[in-house]
Amino acid sequence: MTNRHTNVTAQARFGAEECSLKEVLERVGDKWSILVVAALAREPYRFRALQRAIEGISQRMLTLTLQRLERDGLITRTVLDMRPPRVEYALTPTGQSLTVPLRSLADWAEEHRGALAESRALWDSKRSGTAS
Amino acid sequence: MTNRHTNVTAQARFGAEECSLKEVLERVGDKWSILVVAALAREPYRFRALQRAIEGISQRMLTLTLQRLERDGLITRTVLDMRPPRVEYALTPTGQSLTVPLRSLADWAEEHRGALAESRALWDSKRSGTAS
DNA sequence: CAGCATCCCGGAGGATACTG
DNA sequence: CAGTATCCTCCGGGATGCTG
Repeated sequence: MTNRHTNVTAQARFGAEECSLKEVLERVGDKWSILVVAALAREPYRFRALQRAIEGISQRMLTLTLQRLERDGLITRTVLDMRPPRVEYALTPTGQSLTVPLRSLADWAEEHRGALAESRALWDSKRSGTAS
Repeated sequence: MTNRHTNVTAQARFGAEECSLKEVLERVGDKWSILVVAALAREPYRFRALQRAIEGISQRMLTLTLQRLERDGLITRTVLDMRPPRVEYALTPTGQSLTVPLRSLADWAEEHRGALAESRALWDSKRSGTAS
């Protein structure tokens, strides 16, 4: 376990975490999970409301995503028995804590979306202008 | 544009960003992209070295991922012409900036991986113990 | 409303072989 | 070494229909 490169600067220092990062990404790293957590970060939602809030998610994917998140202890599922039946989903403390790094990601996204689009456009134009 | 719920606390405030978040997630939100960026956050890598560093990535996916990241202006591709040929990949400033939110995500992953596994195990055991 | 079961398709992504 | 091209598989995920 001798570290191979000592030029580890402040912003770097990914390393051993990388594997756990990979691990966790395979669980909550998909688009729908993140969007569900982001939605629930605002307020608890019922099933249908959540589906409407998320825009583009299918009923199937919402069900699956919610089940996984509940399984991972990130959200709670509460059945209010009444007619018609209502089920509320909310973040657990762990789920709450995830919203913090998610926020920085969202901020980054907000800040750099323009740059990405620009770079992409540039790259694409270079591509088509291959000749001459 | 009257906001529907005024109980917006500090940690919440996802909202309009959500769409840009979704957008960006579709670009750099996949496992391989994140792992590549994390790797390059340590130091520049050559193609093969990167493939060895990442563990589990196929040659094809590495190529594709690198191309997309370059297209999005997150990494640079530098061809050193020598024999045998060497190509170095490194983060651009924008790419560097992504490592910041990535770090908080990695930290979160590190901190909560145990909790996730635990919750999952619990949930699973409940499942098998459906009866009684 | 909340949710499961089915069918089905497109594309993500691995394995392999070839090139400069 | 650093890729490109091809083939093939698997499963993410949409559409639809049925239950409680």
